[in-house]
Amino acid sequence: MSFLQLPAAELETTLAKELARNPALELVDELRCPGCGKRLLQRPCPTCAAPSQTDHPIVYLSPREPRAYSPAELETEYRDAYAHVPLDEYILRQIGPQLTRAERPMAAYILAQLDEDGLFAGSPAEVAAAQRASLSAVERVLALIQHADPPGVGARTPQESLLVQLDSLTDSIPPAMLNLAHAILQNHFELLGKQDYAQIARRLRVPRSLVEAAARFIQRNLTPYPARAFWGEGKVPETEDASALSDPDISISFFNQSSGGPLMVEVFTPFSGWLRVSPDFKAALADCDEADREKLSAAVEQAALITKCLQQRNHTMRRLMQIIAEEQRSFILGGDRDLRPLTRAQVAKALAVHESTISRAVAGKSIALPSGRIVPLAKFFDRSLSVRDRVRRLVEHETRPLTDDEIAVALAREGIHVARRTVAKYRNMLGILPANVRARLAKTSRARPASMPALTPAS
DNA sequence: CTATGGCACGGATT
DNA sequence: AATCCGTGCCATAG
Repeated sequence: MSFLQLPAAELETTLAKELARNPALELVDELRCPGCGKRLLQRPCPTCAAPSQTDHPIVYLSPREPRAYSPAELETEYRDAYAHVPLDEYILRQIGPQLTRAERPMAAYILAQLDEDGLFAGSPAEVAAAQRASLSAVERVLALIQHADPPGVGARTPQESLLVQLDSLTDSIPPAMLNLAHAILQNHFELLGKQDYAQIARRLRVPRSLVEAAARFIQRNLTPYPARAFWGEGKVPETEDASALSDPDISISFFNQSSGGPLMVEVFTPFSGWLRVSPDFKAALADCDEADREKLSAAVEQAALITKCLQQRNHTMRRLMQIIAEEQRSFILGGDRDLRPLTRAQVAKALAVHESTISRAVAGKSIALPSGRIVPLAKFFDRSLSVRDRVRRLVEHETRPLTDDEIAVALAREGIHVARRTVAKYRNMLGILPANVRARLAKTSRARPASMPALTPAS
């Protein structure tokens, strides 16, 4: 009965359906700002009216209009635009320019045979025969496909796919890790599947912890089913990326683009107008057949309920964002490290509503920050985000690999007291390897140890 | 002996 | 009521 838990996109379809079905429901499109002509759901117009002298954020409702996207958003926007395109077509668009006229049907033929995971079940020889092309030509096309966007797509086996994906990461991971992961995937794939790390370690003559680190890396960053990560529907339901791809439900920007000023929060609503019970319909109710009256008044009742629910949703969302924008201003302007611990319960208390109300309001929503980043609204309630960010920074700036204990001590100096065990958990979440492994990696990837200055100061 | 990960417990949060 | 989170204890690798 309540619309609160629905993100704007779903609310839009729900309301559109109701609007079509119920004649008593009417969409009024008449509120426009006399100053700027912008459509408004609420006065005063936040763009034209002077902001209050305080720093308080201005929260208002805004119709979902096409937004101007910052460069940072363009990439996700691109993904989104193509999200509904079938995989084969998506790939064909990328490699199309590099294909000759003769290669085009070959590519289409191959792409049609990709299974739902993005793997290619057929053999190049078979394709060559069917297309009356040379084997080398087929392989050239296949290679092009394999280097197209969902990395690893078009590989014949999960193993091959993983190797291709690994290659695409060459520049962003330490060479030692790259080599190790490559060796494991190439030569010990079955053992990896069985998680027999000890055996792999023995054969490669590498410490077991390193093998485990590499296995974790593979598990975290590569997928045997390349198409799923990008196209799988519902299989990866609640990742941060999933919500980041869609349009936000809320946007925070600077009032009048003047950075440093008050914040402007827009809660998007599906329509540029407002819903009400049609007065004409109500008038018609007065003089109509007795038989129809029952049905018509039911429709009116239903329509009234919907407008009420919608108002309630808007009201709650605005009050919620008011609190968040005030409380987390520094996080909105700064970065992860500035997030203050804030619980749904606190907000519920401040707004005098039930906790579950806040949970519903936050669930599934995403928000665009002034920086252009789109993040889940739930991020404002992440208790440990700022601490994790500090851990990341500490490791990034370390001169020698810090152990979890040392990190814990360093954090304590910043006034954050967490147990060593907790640091380990955060480190894992961040995908940072243990200190001893980092030390090893640094050592083995160093070309010549001699070129390295002594880094342990005599004490 | 030290550093780290797994398990599980209790308290907070949803 | 179910889930999440920080933490202590213990086993294990190096």
